[in-house]
Amino acid sequence: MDQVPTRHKPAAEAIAELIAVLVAVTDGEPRVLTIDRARALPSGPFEPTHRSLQAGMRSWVEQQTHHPLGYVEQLYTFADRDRTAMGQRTVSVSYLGLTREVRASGEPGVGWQSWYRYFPWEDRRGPDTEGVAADIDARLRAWAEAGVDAPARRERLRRIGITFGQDGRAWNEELVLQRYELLWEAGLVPESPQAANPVPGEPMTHDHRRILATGLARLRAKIKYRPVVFELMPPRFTLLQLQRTVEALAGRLLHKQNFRRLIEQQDLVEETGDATTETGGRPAKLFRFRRDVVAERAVTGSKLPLAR
Amino acid sequence: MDQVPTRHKPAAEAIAELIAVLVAVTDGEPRVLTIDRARALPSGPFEPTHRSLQAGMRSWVEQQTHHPLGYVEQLYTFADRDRTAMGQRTVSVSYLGLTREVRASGEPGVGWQSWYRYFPWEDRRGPDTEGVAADIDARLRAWAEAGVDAPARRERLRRIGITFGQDGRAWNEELVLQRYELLWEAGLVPESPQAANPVPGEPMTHDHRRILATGLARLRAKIKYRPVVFELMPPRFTLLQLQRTVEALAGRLLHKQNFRRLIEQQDLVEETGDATTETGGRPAKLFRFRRDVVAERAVTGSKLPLAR
DNA sequence: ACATGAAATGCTCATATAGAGCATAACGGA
DNA sequence: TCCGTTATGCTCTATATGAGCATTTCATGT
Repeated sequence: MDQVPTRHKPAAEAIAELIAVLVAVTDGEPRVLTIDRARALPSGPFEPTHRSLQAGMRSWVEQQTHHPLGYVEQLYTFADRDRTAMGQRTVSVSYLGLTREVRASGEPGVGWQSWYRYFPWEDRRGPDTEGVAADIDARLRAWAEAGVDAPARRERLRRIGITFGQDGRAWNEELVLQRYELLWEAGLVPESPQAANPVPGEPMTHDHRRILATGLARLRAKIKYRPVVFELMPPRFTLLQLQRTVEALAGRLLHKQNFRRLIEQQDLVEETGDATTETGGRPAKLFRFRRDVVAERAVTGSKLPLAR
Repeated sequence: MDQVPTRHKPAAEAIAELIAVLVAVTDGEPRVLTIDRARALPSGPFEPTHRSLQAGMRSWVEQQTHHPLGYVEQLYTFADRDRTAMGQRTVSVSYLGLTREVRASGEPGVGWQSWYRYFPWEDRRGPDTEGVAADIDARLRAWAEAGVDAPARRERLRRIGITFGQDGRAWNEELVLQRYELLWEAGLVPESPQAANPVPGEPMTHDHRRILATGLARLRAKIKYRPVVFELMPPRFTLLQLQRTVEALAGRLLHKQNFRRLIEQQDLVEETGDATTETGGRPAKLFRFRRDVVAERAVTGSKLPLAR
């Protein structure tokens, strides 16, 4: 009767790998922790001694970089088709972690890199940054022109328009992965099969740049509805420092007064009572994050027109 | 120099398992597709023949339930500590899928179950449903009283208050997983180690009920910012039918007029021109989902005070 | 033909939120 | 003391959200 089993075949074996996207923001630059001289993300196999996937990931980061890590969440899991050892598949489980940068790891090949080193087109702060986009856009259009038929060409142009915010559409900073994938398909990144004359931006080992893109996308989306930025801040900070951090992550400039209003009305911070003159100009009040408030209300915007 | 390797130990082996949470809404009831006579979710090992994790999952669902599945997204990956064959770990990758229920699978043990069968306390539609909550609440409080010391007891009460919306706090339908975990810790579900006199709600094999809870939580959160409900709707539907579907998922009643306004202002639907009298009362216009619109704007609420 | 019950729709009002700027305050340094 | 710079306060407008009241339009029973 209930003989539909959960498994009926001899279980195939696989290798589970753990990969970490560790993020920090220092001097207004978003950074990612890398090994192998900026070519790879910390990673290693999931082993029987690991108590959990996350514990295993923490262990590898610790071992490879000696860097402490705080807030961590799971990112995505995928089976890399390119890495198929005979009969065995590699299943990669990636994690996103947020910390504050600690200098002096001393490990060879380990370091913090600006993530815009890998995705220059994702930095839209400053007015001149549109130049990068214009160049990429031109080359993407050339790729679109090369589509097999008219509908295919139209579809390509539509995707370019949406992901890169052309044709009157607004730039959406969350579409990091979609943009990377579009460039990959267009053969404009070195790791693409039909790569030729790639756009600026360094590649990474295996699919690590893709995983990094996934991490950025997740983080850019998350800062909008969860107070995770504070994981990247020192204990005390000014509102402008907080703003600069968000801007670094989002890759966009924010309206100062409205940003303050947003932060203050949410009651996420409280004044320490001190101020700092280190920022130049009028001294800025120092704030601290109110963890207690976050624990209280499980912040989730309703968005549904509830009855009663 | 760059000898920090991605892997330096002989890779440990693991078994990768795929699990599917398949959801449909029929007759105003949210349902989940089960095998093993409502005790388990469709699942099976990831095999070398599978082209990708998702493809493998689709293959298992097809094989075990013969049910077609449409929209699919990855849910979560975890290593079940309880299922450790010697030296081997099981890594489970779960997926959430949305479809419309198709009758007559004919497979023994396979069927659609209301998900409130497993989580009765999650259904807050209708005024009398508070009774279930009151009972659970009383027993949770008893558990809180049994805390080792005063701070522990206070902390337990605080968690109960937040997750179950007590003490003046609002009920947050997204906290499905937190509520389940709280009940688990309190020993109020059969699968808990120190289970005794569990609350209503059927358990499932292994950690499948936990995975189901993860799926519900994700779906309840997602319907608020992505138009995924339409994956559950027939090609043509009335606004009330749409509302009932959302209510089924959210487990809460919505304000009718405001719901319409919300849907209509978002331009996600268009009139078919027809109407139906089958609903009783004044005939309702029939609508269809505008997939084209969704493709156009990669809907993501801004929430950041952008400059310019 | 007419009264009723059940929905479907239309609209209004008060209260938040979000987008853009103008104006003022408070320091360090020229 | 004047200036450049950054911090803060406030205002105004446009939109979105929460709650209801009022009409319309069918099917049915009398």
